[in-house]
Amino acid sequence: MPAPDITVLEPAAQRGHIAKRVSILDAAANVFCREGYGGANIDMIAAEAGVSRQTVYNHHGDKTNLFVAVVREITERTNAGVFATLATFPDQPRDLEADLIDFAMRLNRNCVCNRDGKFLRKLIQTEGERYPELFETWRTDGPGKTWAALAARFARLAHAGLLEMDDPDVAARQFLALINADLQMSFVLGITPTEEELRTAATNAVRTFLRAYGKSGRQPAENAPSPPA
Amino acid sequence: MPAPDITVLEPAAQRGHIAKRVSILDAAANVFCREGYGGANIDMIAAEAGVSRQTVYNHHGDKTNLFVAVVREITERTNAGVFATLATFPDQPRDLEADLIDFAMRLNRNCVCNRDGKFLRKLIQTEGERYPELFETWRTDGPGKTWAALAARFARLAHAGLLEMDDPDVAARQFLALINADLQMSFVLGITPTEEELRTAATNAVRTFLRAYGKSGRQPAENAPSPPA
DNA sequence: AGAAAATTAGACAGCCTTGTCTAATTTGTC
DNA sequence: GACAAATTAGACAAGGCTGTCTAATTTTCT
Repeated sequence: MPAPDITVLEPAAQRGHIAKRVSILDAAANVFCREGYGGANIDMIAAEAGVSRQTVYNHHGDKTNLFVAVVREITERTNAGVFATLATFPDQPRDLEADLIDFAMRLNRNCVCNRDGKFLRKLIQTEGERYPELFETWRTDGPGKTWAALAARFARLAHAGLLEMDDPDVAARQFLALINADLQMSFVLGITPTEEELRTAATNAVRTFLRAYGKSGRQPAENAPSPPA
Repeated sequence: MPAPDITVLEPAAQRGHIAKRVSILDAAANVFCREGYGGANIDMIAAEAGVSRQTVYNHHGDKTNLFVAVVREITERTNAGVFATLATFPDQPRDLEADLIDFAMRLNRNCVCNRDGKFLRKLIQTEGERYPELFETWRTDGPGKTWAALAARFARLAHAGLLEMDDPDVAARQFLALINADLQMSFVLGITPTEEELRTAATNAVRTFLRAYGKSGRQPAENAPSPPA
């Protein structure tokens, strides 16, 4: 009874109810992610949620339903996170390189390297072909719009004379590919990169990106004792 | 007593025997790739191999064994393929851009977009954490050596004055990341890219790579009506 | 306190899968 | 053709998982 409000809007005994609901969803996400759909079983999920098996069925019907609910939730949360991060893009950069590096770090840290990112990578890889409709909203609302939005930001920077590029869509995809280049091995091993690895990866990526698309002539090469100008 | 050989080198009635063996391995690879380890069952594999279930057990013992055999075979084949392709790197390029584009296409076509590449991506994603030792030989003999070998080639080109880079290892990883940038969506959807998509992806990647690392000043931008020199 | 709703443990049937076994059949060699 | 090995279909037990059901218990609201 944490909130004995007077004009109760909430149905009734739903405080602990929804607590259990999210607990189940959360546990299910972990187990599905760890074991895959086929390898996951309801008892594991119930145990990890601290709930009886029957309660799982009460809340979500059957296994397929539960899986769909998990995918939907994580998809929505991930897409929201991506766009929140996209909103921090340096539209009016003070130091373009530094600002892009920070942006790249935020993108990797908040959207790619967290639990949800890992889950989606894995699930889409394993079940994406079998249940394409399941991930359709992810596909259209996620990468599709992400690329377009990022491309628009780059186009604006180019229009402002800070970048020079032919096709902003290609540049956006390449930016995303570059910021993950150094993290591939971590992804494969399931390791969460340290903050330092994140910074190194972002720095390498942005330097190369700016060497290719920066306006101010070729950068003097990352940290090398390059020839004088 | 499987070999009552006199002077026989080949065990005996092994002609059709080994035929079935590879047939089983091949079918198992397909089924494991499609269904994952947990979702695959021996009957599917036997049916797809055109063989009775018992024969599968005769050849490979149990399911785990079969899986290990499949992973080992595909790992070896893939690593061999990667190094064969790596051997076609343009060490003495006539037209650096064109030659790198062709090389990138070969890499993608022969190592990344084929069935084995797809299988490994999927399997490593799903089972890599659970059975790390299974993919250890892949990890050490595959990406580890690939990156080093590619980095060495780039370093040689840089030494020859054709490229300008600070860290060849970073450049190698970025090259591999870039040539896949445009294919991410196909990977997710499980689609095999067309030859034309392959060429576009390789062209975009190599042009950006050379804008960043090419020696001959900044390239005039992909296919844009850029300002005159 | 008392009533209504939610939760729990446990049992249960039905289904699928693995791995073994057997008896009949095919294949390949001498 | 005869013999040995491999293969086959089918049955089979053991075990796991899903989803349902029930009766007892706890939680929550009035």
